[in-house]
Order: sequence, then C-alpha cells, then structure tokens
Amino acid sequence: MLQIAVLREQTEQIIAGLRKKNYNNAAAEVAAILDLDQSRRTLQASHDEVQARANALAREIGGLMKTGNKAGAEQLKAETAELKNKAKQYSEELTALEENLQAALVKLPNTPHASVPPGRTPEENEVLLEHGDIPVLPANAQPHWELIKKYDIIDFELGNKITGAGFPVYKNKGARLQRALINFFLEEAAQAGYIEVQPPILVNEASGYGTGQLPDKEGQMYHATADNYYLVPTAEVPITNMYRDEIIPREQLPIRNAGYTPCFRREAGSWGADVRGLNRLHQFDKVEIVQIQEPEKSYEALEEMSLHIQGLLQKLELPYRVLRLCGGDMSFTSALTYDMEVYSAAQKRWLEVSSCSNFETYQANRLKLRYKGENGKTQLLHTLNGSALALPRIVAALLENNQTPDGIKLPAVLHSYCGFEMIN
RNA sequence: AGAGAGAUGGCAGAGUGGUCGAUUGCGGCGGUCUUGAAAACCGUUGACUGUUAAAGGUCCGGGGGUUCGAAUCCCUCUCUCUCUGCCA
Repeated sequence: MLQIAVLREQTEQIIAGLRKKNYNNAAAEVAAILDLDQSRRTLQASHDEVQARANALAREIGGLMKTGNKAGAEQLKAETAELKNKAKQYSEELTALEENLQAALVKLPNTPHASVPPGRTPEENEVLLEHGDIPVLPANAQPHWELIKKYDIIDFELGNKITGAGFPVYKNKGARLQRALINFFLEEAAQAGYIEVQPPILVNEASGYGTGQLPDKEGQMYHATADNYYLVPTAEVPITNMYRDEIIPREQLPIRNAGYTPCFRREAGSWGADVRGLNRLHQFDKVEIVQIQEPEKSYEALEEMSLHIQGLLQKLELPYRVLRLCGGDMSFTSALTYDMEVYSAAQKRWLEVSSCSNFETYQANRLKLRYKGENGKTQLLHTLNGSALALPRIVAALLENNQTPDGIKLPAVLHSYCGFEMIN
C-alpha cells in the first residue's frame, strides 16, 4: 500500500509512476484519494476538539464529585450530553471516510523504479543478459511431458486420481530429484548467508493481507474454510509475515531468510496454451529467499539476490536470461522485478523459473514493518524476495536439455545430492 | 473435543470506575565513578495521528455496550495457557 503522506507530497511523481504501470485513471483516483484525505483530516480535527472538551468536563466533574458539589456536577453533566452526540456523529462519519480512503488506497499498485521500462506486454520486457549456450538437441528430442512417462518419474494421471489436475505424483528418481534440488537450493542459500526457516504452509487472514494476497487475490489461494486459513501460494507469505508489526533494531538488519515450502495456487482462469506438463501446476515446490533491508541499501540487496539466483542456474548448467520487467508486466506490489528464464530446448522457449523483486515500502506499509533510522525516527523498511528456485520448470529444462540416448544426464553439482548421475 | 484460567508497553509483571499512557523490575540509551570494563548510583526510554513547532486526539487482544468518566463493569468474537480425551 502506498503511503498517504508520500501521495500528498509527491503527487505528480506517483501519478507518472502509476501510468507507467498502465494503471488507468491514475490522476483522477489519486485526486479522489487526496480529497478524501483532506476531508478526513478536517473531520478529525473537529472530532478531536469535541473530544478534548468532553475530556476536560469529565475531569471537572470528577473534581466536583470529590468535593461533594453534586449540583455543580449535574450542571456540567448536562453539557456533556450534547458533546457526546456530536462526538459520536463525527466518529461515525470518520469511520466511514477512513474505510473509503483505505479501500481506494489499497487499489493503487506500487509505483515502479526509475529503471523500469515502459510497456504493456511481456514482449516489452528488457533483456538484460543471456548466459550459456542454447543446446542443440537431436531431431527426435522429446518435451519433458514425454520424458517423464518414458522414465516413469512423474505421474499426472495418478495425481488426477488422488486429487485432480495439476497435482502430479513424483516417483522414484523423480521424487529423489525433487528432494535433491530442494536440498541443493537451501544449502546454497545458507552458504550465501540466508538463515533457513521452515514456516507454516497455512496462514491466517492477517498474513494474507500483509503481503497483499488479500483482499484482492483471494480467488488465487486455496482456502481452508473450517478454520479460515489459506494455503500459501509462496513461502514469501509466511516468511515476510514473521516480521509483521515489528520494529526491527537497526543492528539486526539486513534480515535474510530462506525457506522451502510447497506452493499452492488455484490459477483460476489462467489455463490455456503453454501450460502442459510441469509448466503450470496447482502444487509445486519452491525455495524462496527474503530480505528486509534499510531503504538506502535495498537495491544493492536486489542485485545481490539476482546474482545468487544466477549462480544457481550456472551451477545447474542451464542457459538462462535475465529480464527487467516492463511496467505492464510487473506484479501489483513490486517496484522493480527481475525475471530469470531458462531455455527449454525441446519446447523451444524460455521458461520463467524465478522472479526477484524489491517492493520498497509497499508491503512494509501494510505489514507495519519498521526500524529506527540513524536519526532515531521510526520508518518503514524495504522488503525483497526471490525464488531460488521454483522446481517444476527447472526439472523440465533439466530433463529436456540433458536428454541423451542413454538417459538424462544430470549436472555434476546434483550428483551428491541425488545419489545418482543419470535418469534412465 | 470437554472443563477451567487468561490476554496490559521490547520482556516480566502491578493496576478492578476518576490527573493511568498506565507502579515496579529486567532490557535499551545517556551520564557519574574507573586507565578501561564490570558493579553501584543518577537520569532517560511505547506506538499512531496531528502541527512549521506545539496543543490536542487515539491505542491496555478485536468489536459493541453501560457511565459525565472504563485498562478496570457488561455482552460478543478471536487467540493463548493448564488439565482431561484423542493422536504423529
């Protein structure tokens, strides 16, 4: 959520930012919000004035009662009746106004960083770099959804039987590969200084709200209605919410956490082309890295996270590229996002395997996640996170790019984690 | 799941209708003492809102009510703990 004070002070910059994100009607909505804010403050002042008078009277009455001056007390009581009505009326109006203001404010997305290119579609994302050679596969090369059947390592039909579409069963070396990748990613994160956490994978409403899944994207999460818990769509949600409503001592910054969770996404309305096999699932595994940083250092942290993720892809010997997302392709909450994509040689296209973002104060404002700066003032922190990494498309690329007549040759870095070198 | 108890500032823990935003201890910060540190002693130390700065207002789990006045009384919701039951 954008800060109302910033909206007041930097109105033009924010409108320009919202436009870059292709947010329609930005100027009008911002004007309406500032209008509401002005009314709110005026009303608040009136309310406070009445309240102050009522407080003073109550104190006087207390004094009179003590001295036994009942008549005097009764006289003052008469005056309070009117004040009470007024205060109640003001406070009701105020509540309504605040609700409207809040509702309008949460609808505004985060504003993009200056480096974010304009654009509406994924085609307009900026390719920052490409790394590694695109492998040349033999003519009879197969996509991963054929390979998993050939080697009987991932079974979609069995998942259909147990649960439904998008819930595959990993079997034999397929299951062991999952476990190996999770361990590899966690181990690399630990060596890079991220403290490992194992959070709950069901979260309450307040947590969903804190990271921005609620109230708008409710339909994207699985909801355990009996207890009103939500299945996490990413470890970002529980990990970031560990710091909700906290004022972090400055010397504890930056906070760096890594965690593995399964991720659950309903993906309502997003099924169509290019979602075969492992490309899109309702349940998948992911290791997430999270940083909480001082505002001045958050972009340094983003670069560092990007390099960490790239290091993983290099060790996995996968050809990848890094994109800087354009305004229109970024998430609602992000100020700057790098996407990492690996090349799938059999599908002949790039697959997104990581998304690494700086949210600046947008999440922190909702989370009330703050620290005391050098000047002693309490201020909002910056939150960042990135996938390091999401498994399914990594598995897809590993299978497709490394297929040989003898089987799938796994990259050397995974051998000790897997306990085998080939899938055959 | 049943019965009971509870929710107060970073933590512990007082406060059961009238200067209570809240006693006290610990912790934190500043100082005295010391070559330095520890100890001891002194001082200081919540958040939000508002303003050029104040004043003022709000916050004792959430919501509602009683009252001139609520941390304190009533209703309700949520959560936590203890015991019993079940169970990895």
